[in-house]
Amino acid sequence: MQPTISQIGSYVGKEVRFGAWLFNRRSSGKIQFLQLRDGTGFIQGVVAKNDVDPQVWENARNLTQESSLYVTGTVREEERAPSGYELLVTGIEPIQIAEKYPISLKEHGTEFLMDHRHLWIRSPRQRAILSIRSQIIQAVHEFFYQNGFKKVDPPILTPTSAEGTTTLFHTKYFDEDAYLSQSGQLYMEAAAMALGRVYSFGPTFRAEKSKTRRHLIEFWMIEPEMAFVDHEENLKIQEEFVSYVVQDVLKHCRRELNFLTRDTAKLENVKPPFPRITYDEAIQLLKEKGHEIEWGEDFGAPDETAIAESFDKPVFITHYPTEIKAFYMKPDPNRPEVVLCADLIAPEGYGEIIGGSQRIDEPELMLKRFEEHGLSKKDYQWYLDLRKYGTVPHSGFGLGLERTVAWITGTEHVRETIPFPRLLNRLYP
RNA sequence: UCCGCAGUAGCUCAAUGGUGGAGCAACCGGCUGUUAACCGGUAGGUUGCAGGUUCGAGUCCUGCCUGCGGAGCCA
Repeated sequence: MQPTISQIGSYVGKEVRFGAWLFNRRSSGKIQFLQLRDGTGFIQGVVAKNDVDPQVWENARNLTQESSLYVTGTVREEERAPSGYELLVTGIEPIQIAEKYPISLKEHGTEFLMDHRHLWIRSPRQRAILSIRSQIIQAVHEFFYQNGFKKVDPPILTPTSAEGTTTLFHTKYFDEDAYLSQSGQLYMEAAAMALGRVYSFGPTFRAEKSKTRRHLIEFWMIEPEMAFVDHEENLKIQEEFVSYVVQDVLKHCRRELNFLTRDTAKLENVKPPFPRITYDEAIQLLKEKGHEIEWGEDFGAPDETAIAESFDKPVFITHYPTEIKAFYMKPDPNRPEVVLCADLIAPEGYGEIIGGSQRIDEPELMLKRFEEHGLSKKDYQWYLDLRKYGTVPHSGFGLGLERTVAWITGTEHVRETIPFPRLLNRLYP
C-alpha cells in the first residue's frame, strides 16, 4: 500500500508517493508551500524553484484549492510543522485542476456552510469531529462485545409508534400505513428475552419541530436491553459504558481533541461512579437556585444545565414521577408515584445523553398502563406476549450518539457531529 | 407552533434618509520559510421579494419568504 499522511512519520528520509488534495498554497516567488491533505491527515509540501525540475514548479503553481494530485517527495522531520514532518516535493502529477472552490479559508456563515456540507466535511475541524465520531462508534461496539452483548437490529419501518408521544414520519407500506422508527426499544425487549443482553445501533426519526442545538430530525441511537438486570445494575452498566467510550477516545484521538482545543482534563475525570440525585433532590436543588419549578413538572434545558453545573461528571437523575414518564417504566415498589428510571445529564450544558429505566414485567400492570394510555392491545399483542411467556425483570437505556459526540468533542451544535444532518428546514445535501 | 435577531459583491461585513465601500476568494504581477502569509494592480452589485411614505429609500412603514438563536418535546 502507498503510505498515508497519518503514517508519514515512519518514512523519514525516504521518498514516498501518495494521492492528496491541495487545501491551500502559499508562495514566495522562488518557494511554494503546498498544504496537502489525504483524509488521514495534513502535511506541508515544500517546492523550491532552484531544486526541482521546471515542470514540477509549474505544476505546483497551477494547482488550485482542492485540486487532486499524486505527490512524490522526501519526508523529513521539521519542528516548525504542526505534525512534526514536512515533504520535500520532487514530483507533482495533477489528477484534476479543481474549479474555483466555494469554501475559502476565511469565515463563513452556518447557512452557507450547511449548503456546502458535502465540501465542508473536508475541512480540518469537521474531519476531526467525524474522526472522533467514528472512534466513539467503534468503542460502543467494543464495549458491548466485551461484555457479552449481541447486536440486534430492530425494524425501521414500523406499523405503529412505540411511545405514542412524539410525532412520527408517516409513509406507505404498499397499501398499509407505516411509520419510521422513533425507537427500537420495544423490539429490543423481545430480543433480550431471546438473547439475554442485546443492543441496537441505528438511525431514529422524529418529526418534531425542534429547533435547538441539541436536536436532529434523524439521529443515531444506541439502545441496550438486558434480561435479569434491575434498575441499580442498569445504572452501573451505563456509567461503565460511558466511561469506557470517553477513555477510549482520549486514548486514540489526542490529536483531534487538541486540534478542537477540547479541555481533556474534564474528560479524564469521566470514570465510575457517577453522582446520582433523585428527581425530588433535583427539584429541591433547582428551587435553591431560584428556578420556578414544582414537583410533577419535567425539566427544561436550562434546568438540566443548572443541575449539570453542580457536578464535574455526568449525573444521573433518578425516580421521576410516573405521570411524566413512558408507560413501560416500572414503578418503585416502595413509592409507586415514581418510576425506576434515570436520565444521564452530560456536564458543561450538553444536556441529556441517556434515558433509561427498568421495564414493567408484570402482565396485569402492563395491561392497566395500556388502558390508561389508550394503547391498542391488538397492535401490541406481540409486546404483551413478552409478559405472558416467562416474563423477567429487565432494564435498558438509549444513548443519543450525536449529543455524545458533541459533548466529547466540545462541539456547540449537534449538526456538526453527523456527516449530513437532517434539520427542521434542511434535507439538502 | 411561539418569542427574539438578521438578509448588501462568490464569502464575511461597512455605508447619519442624500454619488453603495473594505477584507478574503478569483485573475495579473512581486517576494526562498510561509502558517487564514504578505505587498501592488484588475474585475466583480436587480441591496431577499412585493407594496407604501418621501423631492430622494440599502436605510423608515406594512406584508411575505429565507436563515440564525431560543422555547416546548425529546436522545
